[in-house]
Amino acid sequence: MAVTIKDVARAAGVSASTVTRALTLPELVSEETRERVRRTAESLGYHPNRAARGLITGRTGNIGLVVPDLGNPFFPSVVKGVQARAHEADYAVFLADTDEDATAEAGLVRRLSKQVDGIVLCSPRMADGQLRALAAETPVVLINRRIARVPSVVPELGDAMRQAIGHLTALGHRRIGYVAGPRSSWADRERVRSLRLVVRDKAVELVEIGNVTPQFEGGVGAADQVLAAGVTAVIGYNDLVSLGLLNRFSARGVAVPGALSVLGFDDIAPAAMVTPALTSVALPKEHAGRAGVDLLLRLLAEPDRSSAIRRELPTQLMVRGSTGPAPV
Amino acid sequence: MAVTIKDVARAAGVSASTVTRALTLPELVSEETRERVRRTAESLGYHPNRAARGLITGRTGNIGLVVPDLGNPFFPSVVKGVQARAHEADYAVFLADTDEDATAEAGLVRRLSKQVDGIVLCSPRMADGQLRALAAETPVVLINRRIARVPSVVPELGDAMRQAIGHLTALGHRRIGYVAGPRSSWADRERVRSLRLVVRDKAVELVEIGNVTPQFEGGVGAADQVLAAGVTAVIGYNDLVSLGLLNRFSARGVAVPGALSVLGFDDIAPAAMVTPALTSVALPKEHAGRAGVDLLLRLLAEPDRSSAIRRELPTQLMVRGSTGPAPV
DNA sequence: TTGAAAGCGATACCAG
DNA sequence: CTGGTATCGCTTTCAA
Repeated sequence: MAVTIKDVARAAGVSASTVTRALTLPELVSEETRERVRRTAESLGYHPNRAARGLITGRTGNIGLVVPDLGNPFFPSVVKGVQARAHEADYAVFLADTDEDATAEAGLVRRLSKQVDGIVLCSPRMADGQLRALAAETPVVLINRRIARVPSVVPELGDAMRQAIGHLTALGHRRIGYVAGPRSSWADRERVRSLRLVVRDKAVELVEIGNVTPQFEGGVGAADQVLAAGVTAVIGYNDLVSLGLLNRFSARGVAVPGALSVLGFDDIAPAAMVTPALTSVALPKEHAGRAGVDLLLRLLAEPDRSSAIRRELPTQLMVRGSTGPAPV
Repeated sequence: MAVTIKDVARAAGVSASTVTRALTLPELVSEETRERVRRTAESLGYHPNRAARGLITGRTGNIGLVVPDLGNPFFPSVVKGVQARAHEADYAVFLADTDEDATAEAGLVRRLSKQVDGIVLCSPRMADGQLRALAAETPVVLINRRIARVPSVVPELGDAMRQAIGHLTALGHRRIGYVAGPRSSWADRERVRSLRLVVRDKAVELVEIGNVTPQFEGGVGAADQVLAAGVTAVIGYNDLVSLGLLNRFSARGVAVPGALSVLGFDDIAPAAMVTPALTSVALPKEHAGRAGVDLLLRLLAEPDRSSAIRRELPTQLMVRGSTGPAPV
């Protein structure tokens, strides 16, 4: 059996109450007993049972993290950020992967919510209404999704788009394709909106191409349509899609960036591994994870006036080999 | 406040004890009350507080999972497997990423161990002694590491090596390089051992090259040494290293597989995204995660006679574009 | 078949 | 500054 507070109390010749105080409210205890208690606790290898503590304090010291698919390198990065920040704050992390399944998501969240103080939802698939209902009963922070009155962390997408389009137009591209992601995803809707906005007052023609799954295969599948669209540059919904495009272009012998420039979003690790390397707009990942936890902690500290917290994190264009001057 | 067992008891007109029984030991309760209790519990949206339950039963319903680096796509796959299997068994998963830090690992594990029933340690960096000590006080399952008397899940590495070398020799390669991973890692020692064994009775010369970090950069950094070694094929410690090799070879204009064949281990997703795609021996990932949880559950069910459980999971060579006939 | 009471480990409150 | 006691939500004897 593990060593409990009673063991420490007995060994130190004090009551359990005093042990608690010595360990968590040092100023309420004489220096002498405090030190004695601490030493005995140390020597016995005592660590408070967090579950028991949570029972009475109402705080578990855990946070929940829900991600749609660890298979996309974007999410492990976010998880790392959440992990790191949570541990700094002495919180442990419950992880759940929903496998892109919006239905499972709700159930998982429900189950988690009992054992955590709050939940970080990463790119949730859930419907607006459900999400808002959930936020009403449990502290929730959204990553990569924005909903009125729910705290969230999102990238500065307008900026990201300006960088992307600015880069391509500077290279002379005037007819640019966009391979759209899942129609149901907030991120895709935002990207499209933002893209149209940025393109409006430039002499640029935007060609939107089908909706694909946000994966490598999605890009591979859309590549031929892109070629048929007669664009000189193409932007993928995310890096996975863009890597799929690159792969298929290479297979078809299309020169990148000679004949066609390719750009993605996220800046996941594989983007820098392929040849030519993929130019990508880096969206916050670890940073987003950390910020998400920060928001959650603040929310836990002052539940009332912080429900409207929203953070926009900066993005950064990473220029690599897959983009170049438009062919003449 | 959440709905507790008392709320259900009151609403159903029975005692708390009866509610517990109706829900967890149905045969001890008359069918009539059982149904009534269940219905009220349902309608009130009651879910037992697992922390409180754990306090008395000594079971938390949680398992811990420790991985060295979510940045390597290998580990998110394992995590997915653990997740999936754990949820099937109604367990929740605590995740910790140690950032390849062996010191942090021990601390993290200690903290976890208080709130979980057992721990799955993925490719632990920890020293043998520490690991065995840990296993003595907490149920532990090792993934990708083998230690006497500690349950573990490992790949059939001998087989993996035979497939790798068999493939390359069939293609005519006689002088093969191996770019070694971290000297401190069990996986690398095993790979080397296995490799030497397989090579012994073949007419193959093995050239071992430096120790590198198990990452893309490690491969990039070792590539020039590989070229200088005058081999016709090279095997990287893992796919990340091999992808680094490919990348640098491409930058130096070395034709793959024309001048040099490249092979890796793991079969992570990016291996199929690059051009030429990386030939790789697929090691169990999700499968390993699932198996790890299975072992842990068995260990929890019958602590005594299962301490020697060990599972070896099959591997599979994935032939892709990065390997071809040896140059003449 | 059911209820009352004890207790898991820790903390909060109230006396002293 | 310290100890005793109630309590968190639940399960498990022990009686009835």
